Amino acid sequence: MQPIAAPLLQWFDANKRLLPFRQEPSAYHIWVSEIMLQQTRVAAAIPYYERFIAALPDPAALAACEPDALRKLWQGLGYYNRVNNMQKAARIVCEQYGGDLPADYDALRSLPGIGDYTAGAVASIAFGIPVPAVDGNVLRVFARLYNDDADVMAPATKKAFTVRVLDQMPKATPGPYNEALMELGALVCIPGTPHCEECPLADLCRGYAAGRADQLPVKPAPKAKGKVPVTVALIESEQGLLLQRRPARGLLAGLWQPAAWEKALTRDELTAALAGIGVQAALDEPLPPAKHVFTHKIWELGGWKGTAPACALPDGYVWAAPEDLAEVYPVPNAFGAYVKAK
DNA sequence: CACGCGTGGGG
DNA sequence: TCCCCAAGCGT
Repeated sequence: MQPIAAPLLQWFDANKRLLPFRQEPSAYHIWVSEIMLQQTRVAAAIPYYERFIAALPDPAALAACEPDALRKLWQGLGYYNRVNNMQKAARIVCEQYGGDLPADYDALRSLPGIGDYTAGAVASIAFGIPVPAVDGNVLRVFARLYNDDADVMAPATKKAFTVRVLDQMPKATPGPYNEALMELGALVCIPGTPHCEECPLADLCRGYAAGRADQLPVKPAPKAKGKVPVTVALIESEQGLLLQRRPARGLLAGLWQPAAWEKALTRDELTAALAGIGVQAALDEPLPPAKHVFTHKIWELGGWKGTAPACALPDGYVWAAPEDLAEVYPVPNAFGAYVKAK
């Protein structure tokens, strides 16, 4: 394979987007943006990034943030464990590195939530350290460039591609090189039907030469998602909406939701379940059926809307007034059919 | 290595 | 409408 760096970097200079985290690319800014961008589109992450940096401008502020306030900043972005890990990492940064991210790949890689990709991105983009940052974009670009049919989801393939990425890297400008590969993947070498006619690497691309760039990269067939019934009780008292906190681990960990059970309950069973937490509810109106598709399962939501007298609640339950629902309690968008918490 | 873990936009 | 996903990480 001929060197790709020169045409790639020239294209990047002329075509890179002016993204907020490229304005003042401190290590903290790059870190926050890279965590947000994991499995997330740039357009979706930008407003979250702006708000997050304004509220928590440095690792010390992140380390000290109250958990519910932190999750509220992340509400709607998904993969909530990312922000929990980021706070753990911020505390380590404050305790062990004086409040600044370490300019060292292995030290970055050891922090919670920072894997091979993010360590490489922060090290190369923020610190100019010549290490690769291989994400889904880079895997797609290289699968096409080398006309390689290997399953890009397999860890072994990622390792082999990482060697090629490092071989091609101009050691003086690792950050722009890594960013340029990702930007090319995001703008030109896109999934499905790539824009090969405007690609700066088309002359070198073996997949293009073979006329099969649109068939790459190869990924395994997706697995079927299981369907899970969820019965929701949307209960209002004069003190607000009944919310419960989800378990600290697993799906939507630690977030708040209207009282709900991951099984199909009849109206009478739901009334009894609510009585079990001290809530004497009148269930007046069925909720419209709704569906929420996660990466690995599908919630089939239903239930009842009703009212109840305000009462004392067990730990992990609250009556949430409208302003607290909007500003205090992070509620996942999985319940968006019934609750608007933004 | 395989799986759990969110969400909203585009074809 | 449905299906594809998008700058991955932890276990």
